[in-house]
Amino acid sequence: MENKNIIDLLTEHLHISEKMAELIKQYSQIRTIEKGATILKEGQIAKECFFIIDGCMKKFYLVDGEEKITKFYTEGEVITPSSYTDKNPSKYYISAIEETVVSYGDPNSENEIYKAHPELESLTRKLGEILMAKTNIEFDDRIINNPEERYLQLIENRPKLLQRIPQYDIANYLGIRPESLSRIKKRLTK
Amino acid sequence: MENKNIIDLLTEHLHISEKMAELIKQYSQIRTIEKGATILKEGQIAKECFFIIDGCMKKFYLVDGEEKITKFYTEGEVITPSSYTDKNPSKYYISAIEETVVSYGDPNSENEIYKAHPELESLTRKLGEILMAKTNIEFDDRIINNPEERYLQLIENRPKLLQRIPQYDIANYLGIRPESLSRIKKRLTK
DNA sequence: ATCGCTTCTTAACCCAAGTCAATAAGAATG
DNA sequence: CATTCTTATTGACTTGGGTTAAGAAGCGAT
Repeated sequence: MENKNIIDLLTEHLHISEKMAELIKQYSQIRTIEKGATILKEGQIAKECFFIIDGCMKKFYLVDGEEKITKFYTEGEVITPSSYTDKNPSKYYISAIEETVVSYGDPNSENEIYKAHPELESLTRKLGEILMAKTNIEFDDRIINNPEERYLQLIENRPKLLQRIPQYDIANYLGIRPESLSRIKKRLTK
Repeated sequence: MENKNIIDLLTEHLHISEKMAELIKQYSQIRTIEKGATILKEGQIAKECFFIIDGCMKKFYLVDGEEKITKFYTEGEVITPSSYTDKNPSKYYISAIEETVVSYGDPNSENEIYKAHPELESLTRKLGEILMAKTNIEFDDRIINNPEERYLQLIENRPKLLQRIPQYDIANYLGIRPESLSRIKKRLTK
């Protein structure tokens, strides 16, 4: 399970010097979240932010007892809950779809690291901008395309996701019921 | 048309000291955008950001010749096109629904002002956070609620918008056709 | 293997939105 | 005030997703 590592994942997004790599390795705190575990609930204020090393998590709202999934997080993605930043109660949940290995940070350790090594700040800021741009594209996609189009894009852009995540979670993410996803797949085979 | 002013609009969001108010008044550049004018097109890189003093603008994508409106901006709202920040070609358009009075800024004047008065930076950062939180709520709303529910919320939260914006733009924003909005209204009168 | 549990598919029926077309109501122009 | 253009509504019909319920397939545990 621990064959993947932070540095490789980060270098997919941006260049990282030897020194930086050493720093990151030195400071990173790792832990494993078991399958199905919920790390943030509605009403709570997140005390940690996460970087996914291996596994998969989902962000969802609970409306009339129904999950509404708005995002999947996989290897190399960062989870910074809005409540971690603004200290207001969270409106959504975050839980693990698979057993997930994460590197995590809290405000205290963040401050400590940045004080000791201010050169890390520009790196995280850059990463933040890159991921923010990706998030915006995903949101726009949701508005512009219908479920069938979005399913086809998922096949294109994140084929691995379809293998590892149950159909009902995929359907939920697409904004439809599992039955409808079945019908879409049937339609597409023709 | 020029009876509204920046300071009053800003104080609706956050507290502004006398000194700050003077600074803002002194530096603000104002201009009027005529009804129907497009200030940002797909492929362009925005050279300015805007603060709406009076009027209304819309942000939309053009997909197969069809507009897809994702946001209305009205008095007191800030428009910071993503291309203004990241210098990548814009994927969307921004145009005026009504004749609109704006205060505007560009990177040069921004830098100049912040150099002269660094105390303004924390104010704009705070405003940015507040508006980002609002934007996220609007996006979530779009995912969680259906068109009828979103129309009812519009009546609740932005009643003035319905009076001043044509039905077909409202329908577009709700993600449906004008005919469907007509039917929703008819359904609701019962 | 078998039992139970979860996940996925299929079918029948309903309903909301899309489409197309016609009409009505307003606004702007001459 | 008549004409034209734009905007809003209505009706008939199609389409795609929701709902309910039933079965099929996959998988783990004993």
